[in-house]
Amino acid sequence: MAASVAVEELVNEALPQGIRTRDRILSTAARLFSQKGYEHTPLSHVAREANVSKALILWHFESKEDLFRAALGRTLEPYYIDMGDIGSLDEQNQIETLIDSYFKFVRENGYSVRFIVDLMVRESGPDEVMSHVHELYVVFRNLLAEAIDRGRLSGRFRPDVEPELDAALIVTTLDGILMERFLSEKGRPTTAENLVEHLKKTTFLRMLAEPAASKAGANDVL
Amino acid sequence: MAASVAVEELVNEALPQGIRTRDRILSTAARLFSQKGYEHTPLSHVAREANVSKALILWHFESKEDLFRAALGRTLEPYYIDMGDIGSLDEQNQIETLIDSYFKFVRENGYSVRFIVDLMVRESGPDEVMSHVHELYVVFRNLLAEAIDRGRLSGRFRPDVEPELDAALIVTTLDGILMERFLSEKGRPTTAENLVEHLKKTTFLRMLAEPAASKAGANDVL
DNA sequence: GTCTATAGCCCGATAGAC
DNA sequence: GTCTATCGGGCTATAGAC
Repeated sequence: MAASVAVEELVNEALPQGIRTRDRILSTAARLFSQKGYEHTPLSHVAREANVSKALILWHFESKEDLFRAALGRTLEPYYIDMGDIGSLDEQNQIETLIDSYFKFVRENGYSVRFIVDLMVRESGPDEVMSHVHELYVVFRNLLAEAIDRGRLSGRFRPDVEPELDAALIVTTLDGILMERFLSEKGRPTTAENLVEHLKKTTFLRMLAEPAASKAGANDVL
Repeated sequence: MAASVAVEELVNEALPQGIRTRDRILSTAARLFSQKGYEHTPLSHVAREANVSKALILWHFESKEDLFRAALGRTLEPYYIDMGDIGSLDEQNQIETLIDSYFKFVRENGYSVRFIVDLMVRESGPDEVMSHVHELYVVFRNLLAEAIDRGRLSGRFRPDVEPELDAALIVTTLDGILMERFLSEKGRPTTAENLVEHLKKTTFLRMLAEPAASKAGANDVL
């Protein structure tokens, strides 16, 4: 689950003209579909923004839907989880790192995340894409669950944490925070950040084991 | 914020033909828009399902968008919060009741909830409707926050709970559970229920004050 | 590979008879 | 109020020149 994308951007000048044009069409389509949705993005619009004719698009791609699937593939390219050297952290920091990287990803990929959520809600995405998204979801949840379980076994977390359920609830809350961004008024910029911090705080308030020799009420104060 | 809908269904046979037809168009449109979305529901389809001609729809409603707004109004009718005699419960039960009623509502209004979420994600809903939804959201969050604050003041909850933030986080998690229903595989029927129960359990595990005379580690066991 | 031109379809909306 | 018939526009997709 380490970094595995990138590359490819730097070798463009070595590619034949046809491929470059195809590529420009693809990224233009990905951007426009993400911004305005499939229905509201006629081929003529993609053609204009990519500086090609409609007909050329349909020479490269069999149909508008074919272009759509190809663009979706491109949209999903950055969806990987970069965990770097997570192993060197204690369990609490592992979990915080996971939460932060989820949130960072959502923040930095607003358009395509909105695109994917739209497809989920309408159940209209190609199966391959939806199962890709679902797989990422499961991988992330399992990373969380494993970190929680390690914390439980090492005694840093309470013995009654339930790794699977707790991980699922954290992911679900993160999804809710993601949705919050779609509902909130425009004038409230940082609510999502506040919620993420509060999620972390309350999660550990509940999961961390009490210091062995503590007295009752030891954490009554903030 | 009490019950105020119903009625109206039983008096249909007393209405003139034109109104009944208009009504049939409206409910048919509401159903189809919810199921397949605005773009994928041509007037011809609504006409066929409602057993009228396209032209008749456009005699009753100025345009397709006008029909859409009217149908949205109908969709939103059941969106109210029925809190009945919540005052007679203790704070924990008040919160559980609020959570349950939120979840019960989304479970029973799948189509229209999906419809509204779709509009939110695409930011394409009429402003009036979106602000109506937002208002309900705020009302619900405030009910939660007030219950939490009462629990804090009465000493049943820990003194360091943060009513606004905790309420916002609970609502957000409920939104995430709602989204979960759109992503989950078909074969996993009750995950949402499990998550709601786990949300309640962990929320109170964290918010409830320890019994005054407890010793350290009193809740180490399940 | 890339273009212009256009065929062919579907949709929302209008006209007008009943 | 309800219908049939049709218009005008925008869209995907194809044909064919370069």
